[in-house]
Amino acid sequence: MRRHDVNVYINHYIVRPSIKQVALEAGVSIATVSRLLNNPDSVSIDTAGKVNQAIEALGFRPNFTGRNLRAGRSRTVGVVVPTLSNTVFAQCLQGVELAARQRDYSVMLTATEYRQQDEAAAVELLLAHRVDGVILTVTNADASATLDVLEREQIPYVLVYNQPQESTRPSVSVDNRAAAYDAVTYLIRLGHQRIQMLAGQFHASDRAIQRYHGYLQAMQQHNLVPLEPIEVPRHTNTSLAFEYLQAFRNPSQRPSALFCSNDLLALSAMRDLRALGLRVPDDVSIMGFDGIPLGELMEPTLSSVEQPSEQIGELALRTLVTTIEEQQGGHLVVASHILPHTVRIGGSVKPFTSHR
Amino acid sequence: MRRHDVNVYINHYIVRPSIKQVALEAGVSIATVSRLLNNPDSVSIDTAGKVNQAIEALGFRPNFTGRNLRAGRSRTVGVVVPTLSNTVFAQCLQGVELAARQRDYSVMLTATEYRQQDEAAAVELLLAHRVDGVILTVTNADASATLDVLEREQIPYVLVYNQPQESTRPSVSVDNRAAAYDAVTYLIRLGHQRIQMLAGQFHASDRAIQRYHGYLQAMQQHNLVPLEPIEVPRHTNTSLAFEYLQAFRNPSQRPSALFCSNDLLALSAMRDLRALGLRVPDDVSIMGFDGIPLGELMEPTLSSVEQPSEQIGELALRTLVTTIEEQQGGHLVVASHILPHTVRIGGSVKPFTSHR
DNA sequence: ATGAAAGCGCTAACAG
DNA sequence: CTGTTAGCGCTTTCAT
Repeated sequence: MRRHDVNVYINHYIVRPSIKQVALEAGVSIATVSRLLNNPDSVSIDTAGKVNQAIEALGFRPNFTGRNLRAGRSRTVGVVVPTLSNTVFAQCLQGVELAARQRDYSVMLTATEYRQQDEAAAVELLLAHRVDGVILTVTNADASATLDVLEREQIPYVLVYNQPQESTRPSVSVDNRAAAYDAVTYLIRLGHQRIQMLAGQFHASDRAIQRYHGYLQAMQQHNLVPLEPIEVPRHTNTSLAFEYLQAFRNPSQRPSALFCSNDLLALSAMRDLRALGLRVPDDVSIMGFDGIPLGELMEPTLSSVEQPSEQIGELALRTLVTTIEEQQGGHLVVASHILPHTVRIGGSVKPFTSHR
Repeated sequence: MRRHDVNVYINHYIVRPSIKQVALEAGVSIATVSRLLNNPDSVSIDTAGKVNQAIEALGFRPNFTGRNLRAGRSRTVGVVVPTLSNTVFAQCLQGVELAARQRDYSVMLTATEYRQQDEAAAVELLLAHRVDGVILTVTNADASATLDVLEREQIPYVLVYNQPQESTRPSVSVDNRAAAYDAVTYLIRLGHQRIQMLAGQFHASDRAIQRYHGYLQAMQQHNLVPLEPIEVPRHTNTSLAFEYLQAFRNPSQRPSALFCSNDLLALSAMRDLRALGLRVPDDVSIMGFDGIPLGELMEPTLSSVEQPSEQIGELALRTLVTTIEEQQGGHLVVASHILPHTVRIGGSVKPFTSHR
């Protein structure tokens, strides 16, 4: 009797067949069905036939909830990103998802909108779902209650973008300080002396702080006077960054180059400088950070520190899965991966010339 | 006895406390613990105290796997996007995640990289996880085996970006045809006559086809000769689009305006035209589709059909949750939501002048 | 090679 | 207000 594509209803509700109905249909025990599912070789060839037929007929699909409950594992990883509006996190997530799927892991996603209190809630949710591990970017990796929870609960996790300084926590990132140092040194080599940093709120991103340190180091090492960084609040979607750049109208108030803590900021700055009647790179050179793909599509192309976002995600997932699966074996290895960055040279930066 | 922050180990393995240990610790039955968790008012004030104390002491966290197995629901929705490299999908996902969290739903994510066979696998995975519903963008909403599976299994789903023509399937999108029509009509009003469409592979996106129909309609209605659309393969990351635009060197071969089926393509085209020595908008006007935020940051700003991606995601989630929760009540309402689009006017388009 | 049975964590009758 | 119990779907001994 062939019942393929025929659903079973009870009181209007569709009944999703379980291993139990399959067993009944095939005339075997549920254990046998389970065996076929998990270790096909352990059942005889003709029972296998019967069971497969029943599975087909009923449209059976294993229920991971039951499996996970039993196994105490979920083959699911949680991901916590600050936002998906910033391409870097989307790219990273893309890398995570791809690598996860290759390994038959699923991905549960949460976003925090850069709110530190939401980090905790996000992780709580993931823990309630019993994810096997978490990939996340936090506000401050060196003082994070959220990470402490993860440690205490001994849930494997890997930080992305965060580069913990004082603590030894598994992470995948570029060397933010060194990358910023390289970018600023590049500007200095081109003759720039008045270089200012434009950043989001420092308290919302430890990476921005590390990049600022790289800026400072480059300036000091070349005997240049660091300028006060410009800190703009988030949700400066419109030209609110505008008000922070007003001073630039006065040439003497204006840096010759602006080092931005991320590309979104860099692009906003370019637009707002333009609105102020200033030209990039002629009046101000712009250096970004992240290396988002779109930076290369514009004119002038954006100079930026390129970090391999998709790779970061992929490596984080691989590291996490390794940790999860070794955890069974006992010994945990904490690995901090620093991936190489590149200073991408684009048209938004030009050598400094005094007679401009 | 206070045991907060003290983990319980058995053979090196951490034991995550269950409702059972909490009950033991508090000296009540597991039912009481469950009640406190789900309906705090139904337990006496002092038992509540004891139980809460036990929960605190043990660091208990409810296990959704058990709960879900029992309930037959997961309070989780699955999302299937073609890719996260395209900002529109990331934005949409952002909208979904935000709205989901507000309603205490979790999000499980999968990507297909525009491979139709991966759509099926993605949905299978989500179904195995017993998600309560699915939000997805498919290659072709009118002939999708994946959607048929969803229908047959009676899993609530909502399409995003897809705008089914022949079938009546729940969806949230703009009116692609009308939007394209509006964009092209705008170009025509500006005096353009040789308008060509630049698209990704049509077979990979029903939206692109609908937009092409809008293009055709606008051209025909204004008695203009439609040009053969240019179809570029995906993963034209570098300047492969280049080869498709070579003909543009010859002014007589060149349209005065290019209507692109998405913004990524539009930006790539702008770059490649530039590389060809052509100026935008002076030599060729460019109209995009999607209205990605970055389009407004560049110079010239990108003219584009703006669709409210984050809203699309949010509304899809809301619709989905409504469906999920009404499903209990029986009657299903299939709703197709068409959200308003806007032709965003930017500097990449200028009126056509013959003496250029 | 197969079956019987226990139990993962939880909720919902049901009984008191 | 609280306890007892069954069972959601599955895997895994332990027998046979």
